[in-house]
Amino acid sequence: MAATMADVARVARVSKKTVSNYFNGYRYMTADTRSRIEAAIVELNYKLNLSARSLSSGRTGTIALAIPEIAHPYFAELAEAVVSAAQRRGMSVVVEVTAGQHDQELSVLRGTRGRSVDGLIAHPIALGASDIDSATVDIPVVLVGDRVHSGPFDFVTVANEQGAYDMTRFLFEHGRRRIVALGMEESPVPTAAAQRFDGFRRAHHDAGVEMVPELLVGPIPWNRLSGAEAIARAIDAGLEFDAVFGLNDAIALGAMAELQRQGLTIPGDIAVAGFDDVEEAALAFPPLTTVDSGREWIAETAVNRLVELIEVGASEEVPTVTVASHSVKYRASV
Amino acid sequence: MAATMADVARVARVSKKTVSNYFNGYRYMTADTRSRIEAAIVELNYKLNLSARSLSSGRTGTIALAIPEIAHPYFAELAEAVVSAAQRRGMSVVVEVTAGQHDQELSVLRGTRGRSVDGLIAHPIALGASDIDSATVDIPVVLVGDRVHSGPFDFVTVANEQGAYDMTRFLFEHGRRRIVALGMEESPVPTAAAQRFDGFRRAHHDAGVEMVPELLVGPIPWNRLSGAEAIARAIDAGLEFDAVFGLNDAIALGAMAELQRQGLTIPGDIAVAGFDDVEEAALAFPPLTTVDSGREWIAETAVNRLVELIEVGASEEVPTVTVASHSVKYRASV
DNA sequence: ATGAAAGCGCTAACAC
DNA sequence: GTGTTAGCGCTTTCAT
Repeated sequence: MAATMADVARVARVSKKTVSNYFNGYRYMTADTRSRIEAAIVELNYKLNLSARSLSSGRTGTIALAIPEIAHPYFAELAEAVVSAAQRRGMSVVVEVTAGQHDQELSVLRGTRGRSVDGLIAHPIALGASDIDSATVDIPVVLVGDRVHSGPFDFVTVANEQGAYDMTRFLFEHGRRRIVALGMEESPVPTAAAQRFDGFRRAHHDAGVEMVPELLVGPIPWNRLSGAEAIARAIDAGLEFDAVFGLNDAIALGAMAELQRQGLTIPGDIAVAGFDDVEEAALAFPPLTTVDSGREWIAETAVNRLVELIEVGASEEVPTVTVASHSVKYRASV
Repeated sequence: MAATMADVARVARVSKKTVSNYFNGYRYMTADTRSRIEAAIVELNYKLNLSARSLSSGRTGTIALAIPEIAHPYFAELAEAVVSAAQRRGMSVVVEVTAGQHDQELSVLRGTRGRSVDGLIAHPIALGASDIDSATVDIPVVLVGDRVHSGPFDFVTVANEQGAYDMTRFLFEHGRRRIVALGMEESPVPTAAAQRFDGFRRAHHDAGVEMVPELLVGPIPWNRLSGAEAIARAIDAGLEFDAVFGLNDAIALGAMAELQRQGLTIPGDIAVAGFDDVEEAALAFPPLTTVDSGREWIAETAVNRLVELIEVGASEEVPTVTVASHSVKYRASV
């Protein structure tokens, strides 16, 4: 039978309350009391029963992270950052995989799934603004990701438009003028692809550079293979270009590999740039110039904000929308 | 104030016990009772309090997964598989990141960290057999990974030696004789690198093919960049070879990219093979021949075994050691 | 600075 | 099939 707090109290010759104080960081306690408690804990190999604590306190010390998948560099790195940030605040993270399914994302937001947790960080990709408006959940929620929703939740998002703008200008500054945009999408819905493409377009406009329609490639899946295939098609079609901007790193990496396969040098013949700064970008050859979209910062901000909401209780304030700071990571591919 | 089970019982005009039965899938219940309960649940927007259930039942419905990192293709895919398998069994997963640190891996095994969970799946990489022997934990544990330990825990492991053996033979069958082994390590400790190299060596022996010492490269970090660098050095050194066996996919992928950069064709000039079958292997160009090390199967087996241990209670039986089935995924790189 | 007692909301015997 | 009762192990007033 596992020891209970009452056992510890008995062995330490104090009351249960004092032992509870010990575990909750109560400051005023004689050194003697403290050490008797510690001795008792060791002697009995006592472990706090967190279910009981949760029942009693109404807190679980756990938050949920709902993402479409784990085995995708961006989400894996995001998850890692969230887990670290949560760990620093003394919280555990249960990971829920939604597979990007509308119904699963919705049920997570509705709290139908998942264990009892104190709060939720979700990265929806299939939910429309109306779904989010309609979602009612009884715990604090912070949304993370690409789209800006108008819903009732706090939001921490990527500077898609500005990041793409900065990168495009950066390419201009390096003398590039005919840039292939790989993975673009024109859509009224502010998807990441649409927002990034908006930035690309605005940079052209501001710099007075014409966009070449043939060089605008998309929509295509945002993975390495389609990046490689798309750039191969561009070459086959005899298009002339001096740079490739992959709207995420996977596309850029795939394109870069294909360009090299075809005997082109980077950045000698063609400059290549990506977006996200996944870990592999820095390890590629040549290291990929990309936009650091602030994954770490997003994770940390989302966790901090969530903990704040949990601690003060969901306030009536208008939800905050935070845009992560971003930066161009200049590496040898440009 | 959130509704409790007593409220539901009152509204449905039944006892608490009956409502509890409803939530626990008790089969014998009149349709009328059932529907009254369901109506009450909806009316009150009632949610089961999992903390209370845990306290009362001694079960949390959650397992912990302790891995060195999430943002690594292999672990990300493993984590995803574990989460899916657990989901299928109605369990949630809290992910603990140990950073491959000895003390963190130990504290996870000792239950010092982490929330209260029903069981633990851990993939230690820094722990020796003695650490594992000494670890005592009060919940069921299933260990997963590369090394075979003698500890008191169940183990689900990768067929490192046999997988490497099969792949090496496969390369022989395709006429390759001078195979670069990238990432090998000779070590008394049965690390993945050592085990895979053992298989490589045994295949040579069985086939009566001499191993060429210059072609045995390692230890090197198991990532893409070091794969690329290592094969570049081999070429610079003027070594002759007709195949490259990267002891994991990252190395193989890096090497493959570098070979192509240098103008070699794959598999025309050089065959390339990897190990692990991470998702990207199939998406590479050309698609990478690799050993499917059974990640999905490992995850599923570990979860099933853990749930079994949780349900029957840690039995006194000798811990089982299970080796995942593996297979050579034949793709265009050979 | 420490103690006593009353729940938190559920499950599990056992009765009916 | 359904109801009664007694905890599970903690936190939290309220005393002292």
